[in-house]
Amino acid sequence: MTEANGNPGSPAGRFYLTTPIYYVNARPHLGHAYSTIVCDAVARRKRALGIETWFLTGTDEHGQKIERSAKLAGCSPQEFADRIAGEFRGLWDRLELTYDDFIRTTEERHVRRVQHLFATLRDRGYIYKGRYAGQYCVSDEAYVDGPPGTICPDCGRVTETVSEENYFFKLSAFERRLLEFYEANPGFMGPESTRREVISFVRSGLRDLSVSRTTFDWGIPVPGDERHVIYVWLDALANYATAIGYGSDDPKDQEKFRKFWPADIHLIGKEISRFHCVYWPAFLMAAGVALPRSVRANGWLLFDQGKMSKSRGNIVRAETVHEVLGADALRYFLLREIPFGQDGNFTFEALVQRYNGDLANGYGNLVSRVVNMVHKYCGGVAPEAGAATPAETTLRAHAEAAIAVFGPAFDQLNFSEALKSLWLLVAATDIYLTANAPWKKTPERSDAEHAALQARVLATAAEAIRVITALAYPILPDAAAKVWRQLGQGELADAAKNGFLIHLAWGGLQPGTKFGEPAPLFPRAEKDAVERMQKLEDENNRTAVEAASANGVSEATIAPAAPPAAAAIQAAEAPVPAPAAPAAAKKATEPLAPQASAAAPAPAAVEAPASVIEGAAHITIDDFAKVELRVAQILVAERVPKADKLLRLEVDLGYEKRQILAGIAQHYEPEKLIGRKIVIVANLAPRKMRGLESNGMLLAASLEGGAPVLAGFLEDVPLGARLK
RNA sequence: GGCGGGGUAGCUCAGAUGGUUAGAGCGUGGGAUUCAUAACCCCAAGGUCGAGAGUUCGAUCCUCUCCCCCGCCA
Repeated sequence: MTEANGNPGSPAGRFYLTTPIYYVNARPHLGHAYSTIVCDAVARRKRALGIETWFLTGTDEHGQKIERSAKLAGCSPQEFADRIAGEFRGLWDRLELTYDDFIRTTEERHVRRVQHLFATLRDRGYIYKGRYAGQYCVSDEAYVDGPPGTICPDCGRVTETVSEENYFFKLSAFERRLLEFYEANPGFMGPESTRREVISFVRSGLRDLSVSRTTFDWGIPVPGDERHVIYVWLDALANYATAIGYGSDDPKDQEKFRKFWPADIHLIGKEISRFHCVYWPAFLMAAGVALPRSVRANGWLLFDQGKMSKSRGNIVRAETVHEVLGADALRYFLLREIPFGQDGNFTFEALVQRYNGDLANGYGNLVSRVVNMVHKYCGGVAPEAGAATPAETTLRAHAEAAIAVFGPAFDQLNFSEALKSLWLLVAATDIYLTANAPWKKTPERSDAEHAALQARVLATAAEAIRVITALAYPILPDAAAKVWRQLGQGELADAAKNGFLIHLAWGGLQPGTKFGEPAPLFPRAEKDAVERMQKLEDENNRTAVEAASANGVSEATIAPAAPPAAAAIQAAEAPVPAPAAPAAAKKATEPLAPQASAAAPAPAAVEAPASVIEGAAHITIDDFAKVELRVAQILVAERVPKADKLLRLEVDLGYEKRQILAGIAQHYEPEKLIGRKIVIVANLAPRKMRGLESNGMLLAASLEGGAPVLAGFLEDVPLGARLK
């Protein structure tokens, strides 16, 4: 079972790890790439350690949202899913990610096996038919507690009263067993914050879970009762098992399942911890299948737009970084900059800084100087080190420390620590070179002595580089392969297949080895790199807006006017849309909605004018046309608990009602606002504040001291009228 | 509202069962150097460790109160 130290690992020399399967409602972005890259790095290291590894990723393609998006795009749900799934797979291929299988939940193999799972759960008495009567949030496809008229706690929209026949899973039966399991397997979920949250969630009591829907068709039919489709989370979670053969009749599949199950790591985004740490284990317990060894949640990538940028989409695509700095740079940044499990800021500036500092000036330059010197002073052949002096002994000790520290840190997913320790060796090697200056012939040394020194120092430095490169390979596969050739070690990909990391130790570089030609690894990024990446994103956003309006692909990818401060995307999209999965469902549709902003400017309306003055930049009529200003009438206004500036408003646009939050509570009595007609920005990206989602922003003049005055009209205007 | 996490140098973060001058990397300033990708090496400046009170010989680290941020509460 899971080791107590939280170090996930299969005892059997086999390793199975998974990414979330990504919901095809939005195009892939850096957040998706993050989770997948982490898994790729882990998979590469495991293979290089001679461990038989299976790395699964894929896409989650069912659910009402896909059905709707497809309709908007004017195609079938399957065609729609095919297209987006193709984009995901294409991106992973361009990034050279080494997944072993890519599962799609619409594949026949998955559909049949999920039905098998459902039938198994039913046969074992854990699924029963019941009737749900209560509140339902149409937007989130989620059931909500409370009396009629209750606001959806997740999206803030008004719920509807429904009564529906459903199949239910006896989740309540697993409360105790889950808690015992967590207790017995402290390494099962991580990081610690996730673990605590999940446990406190289960302790607060589990109720049975509705696991079917009759309100839409785009899903896997319940076997024997095809009016129902299986709850998307049950469908999606099952992928981890179905992809390696669970539920198949084919003996080969069964063998594979026996071989790789249970999974060693389900890597997920932290927002879907509950589904992976509560529902999934419960489903498996109920089905009599072993539980995964660990679930590890990564944090979100936060994008700080900075105040200088004009409204721009806050999405960043992996392609952009790939194009300008290369895939290795992206991999290195994500794993080095962000302590795994925590949220991390992504900025082009930080990326370029890391790239130049660690990769170009650090590792790349070190390789360059040493390989060049070997060619210059040693005829391009690895020299014989000779007897070690204290300087060599010290460097060797650094290298051995790096080997000792890197592996365990990496295997516990502390990539940042692992890399930090490895770069200590880069620095130590630079210092060693400078101290021994093999390029400098001093008068007191004879020619022979000088040649011996050059041989000793360059052999030692090259050996240090060999160690660095071997360890860095899972994170910098492309650069490592180049260096491997420069060191005359042949093809690293082949070495990796042969488990070369198992035997990594100081002293592997054979004297006489012919070095390859020096070639730049990480050319220094010029100062325009940041602008180039920003420009690529801007261009992409522009086309995305156009494309989206034409084909209905998620509004999420459009990224309208970014909120003034930081915005976040979730790192790993939920495998799923979803009924009864409000949080994830919402996030899946709105991956770019600001989630976690340190500077969440609740009163965006109040702040906007100020920033316009500061910015003082001109915009074109096209820019203005992107902003959808409309007349709305306030239906409900109330204070948000614990927020002294924030009012929660429900406004009527004529064609729809929605909730917006405004930071005007200190200047307006909520009661006096009801019925008032105001102007709102109707197409602002949804933003969550104080747990409530704001779908727009009201306009107000900002007076000295920040007091707002709401915009209004002297004549009567119809609701929903657009301001142009 | 309940529970949990957090607020440490310009930036990203580390750390201390409470004890002389609180650390790293990056960035900045100065110096040195030329094998190397204007890189590498050396030195330096920068912090009332969120605010206040308490316990203590002594608190940034413990206690209490408060402020702010974040997450979970199906």
